[in-house]
Amino acid sequence: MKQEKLTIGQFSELVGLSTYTLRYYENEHLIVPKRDDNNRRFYTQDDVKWLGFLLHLKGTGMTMSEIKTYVQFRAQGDSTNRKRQKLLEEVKKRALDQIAETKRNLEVISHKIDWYDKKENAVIDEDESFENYLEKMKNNKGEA
Amino acid sequence: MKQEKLTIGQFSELVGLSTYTLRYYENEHLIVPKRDDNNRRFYTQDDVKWLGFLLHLKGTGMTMSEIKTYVQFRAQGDSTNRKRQKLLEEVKKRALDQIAETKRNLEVISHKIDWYDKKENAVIDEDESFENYLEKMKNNKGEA
DNA sequence: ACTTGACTTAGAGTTTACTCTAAGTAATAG
DNA sequence: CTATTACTTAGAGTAAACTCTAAGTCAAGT
Repeated sequence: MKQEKLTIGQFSELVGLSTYTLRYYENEHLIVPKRDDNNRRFYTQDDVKWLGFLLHLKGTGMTMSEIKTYVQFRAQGDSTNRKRQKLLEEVKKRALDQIAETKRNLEVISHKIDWYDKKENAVIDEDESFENYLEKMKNNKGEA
Repeated sequence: MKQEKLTIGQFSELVGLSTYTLRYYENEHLIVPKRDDNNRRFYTQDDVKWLGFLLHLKGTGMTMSEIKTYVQFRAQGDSTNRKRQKLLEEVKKRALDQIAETKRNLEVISHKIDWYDKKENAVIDEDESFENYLEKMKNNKGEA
């Protein structure tokens, strides 16, 4: 049931990007489909795979500009494998750092959520400031 | 050593936001410092605390607009505690979902990084496609 | 014939969150 | 006296990543 060639409309549906965006990406050389006899774009299974990967790249916070760099390396063949790997490693590191930071921020937010609960139920003193509460919680790490 | 009142310049230094940004935030009612006799802004320890928390909110992906909503609730006093809590819970959920998705994307990227390694060292066949390799890895989850 | 979907170039519009400039005023420190 | 720092309004500029419109062409399907 998998078709060899997809029109831009079909491909758009399949991958969840508008035709506008696909042409925009093409302008940016991120994905360049072949053309048929009437100059119409057609997308192949390779394009499906590549776009899937591209979305994974985007999903880790890689910018268009970085993806362009990756695409350029790709066009230069296997000799750029190390460069591509390095680029991905940087992106991975950045994403992990970003996750770690978000988690640190989430900890504070989570404590604030708890704090609202405790205020609600008068578990903590009416005058207890969140900052004070937060300090206590940080010191209590790992305990009951 | 902690000063009671900070000028916008001192506060800017302390919190790492430009004076432009601070005035912009003030315009948006995100943080509204008091004024001295000469109509100059001064920031107190409370402002320092609030901005710290605001940055935690930002750091979990909360938009300006959502923070505005939170600020409005805050201005209405304790009666809005539940609303604020709910808002934070939504933000938390979204952030955790976002982290989970990024991690899924990172898995693919990590496999690609490994794949470059193995290509480099001829551990996998020259003609092995990444998609194929990725499938294998996914099926091997949990195994050696 | 007509609708549909594709094509082109070129450029305008959108969103978020700043970032900066202009132009003029005012208080404080050296 | 002058440099620094702050104040105001109003609006322009920036960056990223789209998103859409205009205006006209073209080929295939019903």
